[in-house]
Amino acid sequence: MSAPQSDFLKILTERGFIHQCSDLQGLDAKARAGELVAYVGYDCTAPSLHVGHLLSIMMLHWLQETGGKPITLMGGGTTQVGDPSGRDETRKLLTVEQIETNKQAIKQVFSRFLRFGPGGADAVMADNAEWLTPLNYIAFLRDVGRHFSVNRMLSMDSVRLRLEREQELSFIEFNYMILQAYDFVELNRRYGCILQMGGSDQWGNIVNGIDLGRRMGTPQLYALTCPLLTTASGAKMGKTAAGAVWLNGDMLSPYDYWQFWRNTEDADVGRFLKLFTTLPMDEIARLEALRGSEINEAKKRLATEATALLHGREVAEQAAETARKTFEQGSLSENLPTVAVPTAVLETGLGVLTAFGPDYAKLVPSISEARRQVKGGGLRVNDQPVTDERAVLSLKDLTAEGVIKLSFGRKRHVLLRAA
RNA sequence: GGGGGAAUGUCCCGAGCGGCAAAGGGGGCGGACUGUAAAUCCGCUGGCUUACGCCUUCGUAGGUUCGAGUCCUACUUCCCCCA
Repeated sequence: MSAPQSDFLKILTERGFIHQCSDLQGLDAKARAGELVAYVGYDCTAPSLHVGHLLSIMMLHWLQETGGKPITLMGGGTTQVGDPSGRDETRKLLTVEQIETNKQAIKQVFSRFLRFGPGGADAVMADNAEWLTPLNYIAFLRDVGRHFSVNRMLSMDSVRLRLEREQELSFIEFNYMILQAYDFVELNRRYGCILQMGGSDQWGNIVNGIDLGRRMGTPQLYALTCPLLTTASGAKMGKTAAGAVWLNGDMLSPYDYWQFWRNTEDADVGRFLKLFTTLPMDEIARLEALRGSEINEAKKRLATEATALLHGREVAEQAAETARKTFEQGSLSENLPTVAVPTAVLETGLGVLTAFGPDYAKLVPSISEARRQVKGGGLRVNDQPVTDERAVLSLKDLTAEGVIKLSFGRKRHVLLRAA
């Protein structure tokens, strides 16, 4: 297969976004011929997207950069049904209210990566609740359902795996692929969208959309998937101590987001720079070639660039500076997460365990956990290890800056400030 | 409809002759080593308490017992076989 000619596919290829494509040459021709309209669908199962979704968002970003029109499709309708792809068990059905709340919370993040507006090349936000909710069951069965063969549906991975493992697959989930296929057709009719992108687990669903389009008379549609995101050591990516790596700032602070990227494994740095930053390829090649401890420079660059895309340049620089002071100088940074403690409490004396626990710094989830961590040497106050679990913090523990620095492990720090 | 099996520490898998805060993994967290990396080694992994200790946990609800994850009864859910 010859190398793609269109800017869009050239970039995606050299940056490692492409896992599978239904017809790379055909799509390449379309991309060169004129404005390419493509969409990615996002379920509203959580109140924020996470790093796993970032890959597909970046694909939309590059699409717009190269003159195409991106559509972000909110799954306001499909989330009510539940996608069985890649899941062992039926997910709990969310209430319509929860879905709506999640949808609103998720929406905001896209504007960081895409320009929305009424113009031709502006990005569009759609919501499949708009056309799925009013569907009439009988009419839908006759218009759309008749194009689906149950024999073939049973052979789709999402269904087959459940059946093979003898795990329950409810009828409602069985319908998911039909709805997603219909979305593709609907978006083609409304916006002339001819390409659906997504994670590799979406391949089956996307291809169904292409087939349905052919039967229902749309122009040729295309599928393009990106690889599943894992770290070089094989772990599924996107977890920190605190849980998932959320994109919404109120669920994961920009500082923690920066830290997440800073802690990338050596072997992943080059790959992640290509996928999650917009740095030019020759710059990435230079960074990626760094060896030994020099690769830390590349990791900092990765962290700052990735954070800048999501939270803005200024916030990213600030996170970088906070990290530099904390880790490289070992000095205090005012920008570490801060918790206010009433002065009266410090006058009386605050037990260390309590200070680290859920009532104050929230570095550990319980007093018992704090106790265990003292035994294991994991807690420090003003950089001094806590050895006595009965120790008490008071006003004289305040540093010159007027704070008490609490640390859990090497990496997590919180400042207590008298208030 | 009939017969059989299963649900364990709310991250997962999984042992458990009536004395169990409950074996063992995985995962996670902490420590050492490093470069805020990987690999490796060590420790921890229900809540509360300065401490003796107290409290809450084995699908749900009752019962037997000094004492129940372990025995009995009913219920719920899932699986298998027969119809």
